[in-house]
Amino acid sequence: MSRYNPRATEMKWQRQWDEASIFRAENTSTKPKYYVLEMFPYPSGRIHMGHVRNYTIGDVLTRFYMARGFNVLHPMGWDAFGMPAENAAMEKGTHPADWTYDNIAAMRTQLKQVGLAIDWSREIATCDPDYYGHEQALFLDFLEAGLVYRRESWVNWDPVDNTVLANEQVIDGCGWRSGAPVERRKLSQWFLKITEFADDLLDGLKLLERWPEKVRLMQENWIGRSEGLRFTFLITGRDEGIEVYTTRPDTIFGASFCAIAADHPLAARLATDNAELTAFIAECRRMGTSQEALEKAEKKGFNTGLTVRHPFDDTLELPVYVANFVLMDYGTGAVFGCPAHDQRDLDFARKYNLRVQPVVVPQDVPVADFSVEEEAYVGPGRLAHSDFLDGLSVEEAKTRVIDRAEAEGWGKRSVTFRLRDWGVSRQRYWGTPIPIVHCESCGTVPVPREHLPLTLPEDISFDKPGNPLDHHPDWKHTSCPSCKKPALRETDTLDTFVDSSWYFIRFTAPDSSQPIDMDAANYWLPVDQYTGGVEHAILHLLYARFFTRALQHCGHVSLKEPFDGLFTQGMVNHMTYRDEDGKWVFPSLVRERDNGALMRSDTGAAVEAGRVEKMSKSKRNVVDPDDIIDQYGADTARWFVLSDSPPERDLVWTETGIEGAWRFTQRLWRLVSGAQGSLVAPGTAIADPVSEDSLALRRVVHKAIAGVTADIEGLHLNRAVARLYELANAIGGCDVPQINPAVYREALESLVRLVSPMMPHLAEELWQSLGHKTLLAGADWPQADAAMLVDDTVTMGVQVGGKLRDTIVVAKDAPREDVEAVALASDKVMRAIDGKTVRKVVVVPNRIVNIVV
RNA sequence: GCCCGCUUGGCGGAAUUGGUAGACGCAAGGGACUUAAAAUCCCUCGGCCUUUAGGCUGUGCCGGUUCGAGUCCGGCAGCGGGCACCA
Repeated sequence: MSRYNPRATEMKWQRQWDEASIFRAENTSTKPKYYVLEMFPYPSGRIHMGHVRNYTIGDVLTRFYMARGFNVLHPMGWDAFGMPAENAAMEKGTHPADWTYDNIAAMRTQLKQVGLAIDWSREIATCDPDYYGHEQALFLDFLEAGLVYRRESWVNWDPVDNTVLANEQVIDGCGWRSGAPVERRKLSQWFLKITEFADDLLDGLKLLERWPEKVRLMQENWIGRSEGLRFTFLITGRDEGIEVYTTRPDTIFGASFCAIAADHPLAARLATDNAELTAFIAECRRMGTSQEALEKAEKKGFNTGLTVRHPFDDTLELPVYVANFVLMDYGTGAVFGCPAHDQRDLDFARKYNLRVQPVVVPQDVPVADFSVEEEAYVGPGRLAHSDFLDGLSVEEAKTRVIDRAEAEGWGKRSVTFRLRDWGVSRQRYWGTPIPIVHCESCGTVPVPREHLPLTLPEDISFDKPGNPLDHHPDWKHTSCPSCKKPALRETDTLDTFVDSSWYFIRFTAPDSSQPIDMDAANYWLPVDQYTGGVEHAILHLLYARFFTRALQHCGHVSLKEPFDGLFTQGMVNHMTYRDEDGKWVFPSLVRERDNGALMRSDTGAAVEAGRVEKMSKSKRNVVDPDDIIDQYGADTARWFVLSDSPPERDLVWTETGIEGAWRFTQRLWRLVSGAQGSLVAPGTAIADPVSEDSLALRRVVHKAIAGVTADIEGLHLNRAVARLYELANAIGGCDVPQINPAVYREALESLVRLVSPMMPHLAEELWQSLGHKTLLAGADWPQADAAMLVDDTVTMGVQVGGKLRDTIVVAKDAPREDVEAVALASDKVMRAIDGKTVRKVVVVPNRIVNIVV
């Protein structure tokens, strides 16, 4: 028999699907909708196995829900702005746009070879002026709605490259490209008010039942809501105070110092005539970027000489320090330190010989016996040495202090979030230009909407350090839209996370003249199943949730949670190899010698296998999807990435694994296409009654249908694969002449249809070989016959004293007494009982019998 | 440091609400076919003992609940992930 030739076959069906526009989603339909989406790729140049896995998972769902009668939207686009394009421009001199569009073209071709059921008519690229022009309009909407503002904030500044660095570009305190020590600088930046929605984003998490618990928890921690007291310490001898925030107002009587951040305005004022303090503040600022690890451990402070008065005790004065561990961005930028009940404060107090007064004592310890030495006590207990709080629990004491502070007017109950507003300004070329003009007389003026899209200039140069938009000869020079006088454009561009915060909405109406077609958005959203890597658990997913709320606020959509179901898939890993020189070796170059040792196929040098790690270019443990598809075809690659490992866990790519998948591909081909001679015409009804063998086969088939269906719905794709192996084994093990031909056809057709979401090309080919004239991609999903799912008999285990001794076959739902009788009649069971008294017999219907002796 | 998750054969992994542990795949070993190889097919495959039959033991470790625990509870260890001077 001929072998299956994937290359020709796959191309043939891809063309047919394309010609039939079978994956095109309609914005109006009588069918229920289902929106499948995988996180869109950055066009880095070539797809990798992680992409293949990600998009195959989504593709299985797409084809499955299509077959189940849904109107399915499964689009693809490109997260096309970002730094790699600029890096390529600097290194190779290619224009970012050319580099990006070339990469998109290459990756589109590759993705098409995977045979994905994608509606390519909706393809978008975020670097397309049509897309980012609409994004600019949304930015202006947000501005009008008061969700955008501008303020100064600190950035990592590379003084050689004249550019702002992202945190990951700062390596050991130095710029990744220039190697120059990074400075902290204050720049005016645009912010989106995500904190406005902090409570709502937190509350919304509870309703996201189809999200992984882990991701919800990570977002919850990221938002970091806390409740506490905000109050002002009066500075002794001055007519001003220091506002502090605390979540432990109950420990107020244990306070022994007040600490303010290095960036606190008071610190700045005190530093004007204090060189030592100036030096200390400078040291704190360096800390953030440079010697983090070194300094992290040590709590340092600078005694300002000021003191503040304790709110409950006029006689008590607390010293005021500038401390390196207090953050200006959180709370009020100032705290009171209670060393006995906070480890950080304790370390600080020990260093500067400050009072350590325990005020919370564990329940079972006498107050007099309790002291704190090197470890702060943070557990529950009752209050002591605390005046009117003595004897109260921590919770009671918190409430009492806050109530009193509010009654006396010097403090307020306050909710604080760790979450900060989203800084979206980037000092780069390859991003969405921020549609703002800076005018000396009018201030910041929005670019009029009729001038959108505000496009990037094409004639730019990366010869000079810094932002090309900034030193472009004329781009930034314009006139003020308001007063018409000469003015300057904003030269910052938007964070690329903005681009990815609404692309899933644009997919619903990619050609709309408005940023969002509300009808289309409301029809398709929310995304029913969103799939991507867990590395986007916080930022991308939180920004998209915020963005959707902001769009709702501005009247663009009528929902606030964009993703109903979220699935985070695992990474694709591979064994690493090194040669004698310690150089990483590509797996495709590794060969096995006869004695089992590994060698390089090109040089013959010995190779040593290392750990299994995430596929990465730097370690060269990558397998190129193109090579795999060339050699085995897309179906085999798809099958392999779906088999064995549950999709949420890491997958280890192995050469033997892909070989196994390839063998199964061939086996299916032989099993189905080899049956042609013995088949009845398509659609032949199964005449009752059928033989025992035929009935048994039908039962297996229908159980497989039910099982695979449930597995795909539950995203247990590896289990679905295992069931399909079982079904193929069962069909292959049949004595074909003994099987009713219509039953055999049903078995083969079911197998082909169940396999089709995973191996769509092969399934299509086999469907045709079974005599069908229409595309399988448009066919219905098989229905399990409930009557075939129940057996007449069940096999039950029989335990004696909890140990399995025998299994018995009894009628399904047989009466308890009958089951007991059969169980007790078993030789093996009698031997195990061995004359002991039977105290009790537990019978769990259709499951197990346990005889207690 | 805090929070979360995981731990089942040589390997990846199955196992409804607690109910026959190891489905399915990979690897390994043996056999058939073949001049030979590839491909394919058949058999074995957690460990220990045993002639068959069978017995004992076994889901990271210790303990508990239960007629019955991979599954539930308490403690411990190891691995992985997230966050981190967040007051």
